[in-house]
Amino acid sequence: MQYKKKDVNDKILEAGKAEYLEKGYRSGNIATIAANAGVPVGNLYRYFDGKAGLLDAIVKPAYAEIPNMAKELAQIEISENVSLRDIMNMLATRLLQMFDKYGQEILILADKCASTRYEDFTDILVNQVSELVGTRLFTDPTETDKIMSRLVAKSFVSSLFDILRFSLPREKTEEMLVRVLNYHFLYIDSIK
Amino acid sequence: MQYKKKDVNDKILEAGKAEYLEKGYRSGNIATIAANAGVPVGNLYRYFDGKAGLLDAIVKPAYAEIPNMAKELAQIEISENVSLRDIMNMLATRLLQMFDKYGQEILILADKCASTRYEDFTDILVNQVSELVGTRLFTDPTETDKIMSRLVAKSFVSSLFDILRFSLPREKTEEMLVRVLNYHFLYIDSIK
Amino acid sequence: MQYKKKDVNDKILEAGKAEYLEKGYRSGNIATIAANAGVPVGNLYRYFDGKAGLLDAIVKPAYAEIPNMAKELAQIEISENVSLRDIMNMLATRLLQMFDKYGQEILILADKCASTRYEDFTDILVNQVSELVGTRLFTDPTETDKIMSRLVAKSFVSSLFDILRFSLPREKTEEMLVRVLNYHFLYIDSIK
Amino acid sequence: MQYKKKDVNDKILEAGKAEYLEKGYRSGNIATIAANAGVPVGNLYRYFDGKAGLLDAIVKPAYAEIPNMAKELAQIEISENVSLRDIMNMLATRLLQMFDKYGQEILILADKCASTRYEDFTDILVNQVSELVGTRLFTDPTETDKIMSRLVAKSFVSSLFDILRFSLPREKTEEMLVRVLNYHFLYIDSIK
DNA sequence: AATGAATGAGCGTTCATTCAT
DNA sequence: GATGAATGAACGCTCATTCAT
Repeated sequence: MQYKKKDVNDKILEAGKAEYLEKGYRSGNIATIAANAGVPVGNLYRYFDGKAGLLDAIVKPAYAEIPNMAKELAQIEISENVSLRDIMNMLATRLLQMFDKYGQEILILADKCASTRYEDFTDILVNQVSELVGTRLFTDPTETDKIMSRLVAKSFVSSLFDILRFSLPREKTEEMLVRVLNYHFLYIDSIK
Repeated sequence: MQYKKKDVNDKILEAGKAEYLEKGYRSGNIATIAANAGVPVGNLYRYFDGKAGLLDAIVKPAYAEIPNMAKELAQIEISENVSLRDIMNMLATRLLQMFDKYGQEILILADKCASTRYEDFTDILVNQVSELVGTRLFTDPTETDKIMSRLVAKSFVSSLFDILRFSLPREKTEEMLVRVLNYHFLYIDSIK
Repeated sequence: MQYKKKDVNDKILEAGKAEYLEKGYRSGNIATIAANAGVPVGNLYRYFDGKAGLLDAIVKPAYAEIPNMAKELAQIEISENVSLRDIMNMLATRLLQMFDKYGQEILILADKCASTRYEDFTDILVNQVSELVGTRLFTDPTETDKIMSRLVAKSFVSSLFDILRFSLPREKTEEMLVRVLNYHFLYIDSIK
Repeated sequence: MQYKKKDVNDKILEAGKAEYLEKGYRSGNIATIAANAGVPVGNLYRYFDGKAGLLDAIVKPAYAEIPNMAKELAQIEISENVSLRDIMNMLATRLLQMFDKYGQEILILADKCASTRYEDFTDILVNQVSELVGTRLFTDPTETDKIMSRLVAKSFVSSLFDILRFSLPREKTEEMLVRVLNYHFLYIDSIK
């Protein structure tokens, strides 16, 4: 027999994801998670290192992918003759891969991690996209130009999260992705 | 002298808004609010019905405007020869008026009311805008068309909230509004 | 009215001293302390910073006197023509002053502070006395000489604590002190 | 094969002794004991009746020797022409035998059994020695005489425990014993 | 009416003990 | 008989709310 039973581990993980997704980290209740996992509180602590440790177990792998994505984006950025929409397409495709692996986890990271070390997740993502957008659109951006870049980035990233929230089948998700890319970046030059 | 002093009432309201805006309803602290208002906790309870009652007092008026806006939007919707961008312009202008009156309140309603009866505020707003967008763009919408309408609506509404968050001077806010309207709706037909 | 009522403060302090003295810090129970003080748990936390903070409030002042005593002892040590018994007499007199102020507190420090930052109290005291004894008795101490110095120091210090435990009236305590000093140091040369 | 294996039994006993000696009964951890014994927790409960039962198994034999020692001491006491130092020498020799058999156990009994039924061990020992000392030194003891007898007894007994704590080789332990006996009882008459 | 001390339910966590395999 | 996962009572602590003054 294994030292830790995988199904118990998974049940807690699932219950934790559900709870954090519904209530957020701070308002999430460990007793509720344990109850929904069909496990007594004490046992949950054999599998995870408390409330924070359970969050770690849930979102850390997804959060850890950010630096990798950043590196990839930085490399794409170099070649000048790639359109913003193309870059965003690559970013979106990259995110789609993450979605397959970390769907719920990303949604928790998106806006359920207030007052944790993960609370900057969306900000970091938006910052990177915003940087990309700003550099491509404006050579000498005004204050409102900068804000505009941020709004576009935020809108785009939020839309990606929203697609995820619908839990569509793979091909519909891809279709949505294309439409969202077109919506946000096909006529992006018009915001100048 | 009245039984309840207006300035005390207002100080609590201000401190409450600041606290709920910064920490969110759930994580907001009544003692902190009272302290920042320069009022003893006990007295706060004389002016407002506890943590939930204070939230009511802060956001209810803004929340109550939704049905009014809905009515107005419904009336605009009737005349066919108005473009989506124009409708959204009217909506945005209407929201701008609300912003003048209820800036902070709307930001609290936007995403600081998790696990309260106001948590559906953004959803309701997005639903109405989504309805408008969907009706205008699609005559016989598919599933992804509907989702697309929602995403557009969500993006737009979120962008409006974001503009608000920057607390820009009036004329810059109006400039941003125009740019955001153009960004979201000038080429909206392309998403079909 | 004061912000913190002194009698409540004192009741908690007394209940805390009694509990820590009886059960030790680790086994002492906050709910019991609160109950014995006639105060609800929550209120205890308005007066003291939790279990550890209450211990601090109880023993810190007494613990803080150690460096002062060390300095005084160091000064006495200089003059060669003072007998060990005389030095110990001064030490004991100094301790007697502390006893008047911090009777129970010293008994808590003596052996009820395991796994706290105060757990070295007796050790520090014994070390200082041991150093004094060792220097005076042996010029080139063997291993057993060193151990002997420690045993004498430990015995003496423990005896002082024991006197304290009897809670005798002042003059009897002083009598005991003289007898204990004679017992431990009058024929101390015989241990060489 | 027996139902209970002696080596398993012994390993738990050893781990238990080490844990209780290091942390004390209350703070000692059953899981740690089981882990250090290389035995699953569940099995520990087959060999011993829980935390308290394990303590019983460890210290009961040593604790049970007290009445025997008391009887022996009572017999020695009768003959008038034996000096206190000689009696104590016998006592110490007797204790040394116990040390050989129950070294660690006695150290656990000495001051690691707070809030157990064994917490009076040192007290009982000190009482008996104190009785002996008091009877020999004082014919009509005052209150302070009695206390003095107790302090001497406590000092002596504690010193014996301390010698034990150093875990010296046998001959050094014996040397320490002689020195401690001289220190405590050679000039004991002077305390009158 | 104003004050802030009092209140206690509820939280996250630990760990001696039990029990299914 | 052996195993270690399961169990849940109890702990220290927080904080929205109440209440005596």
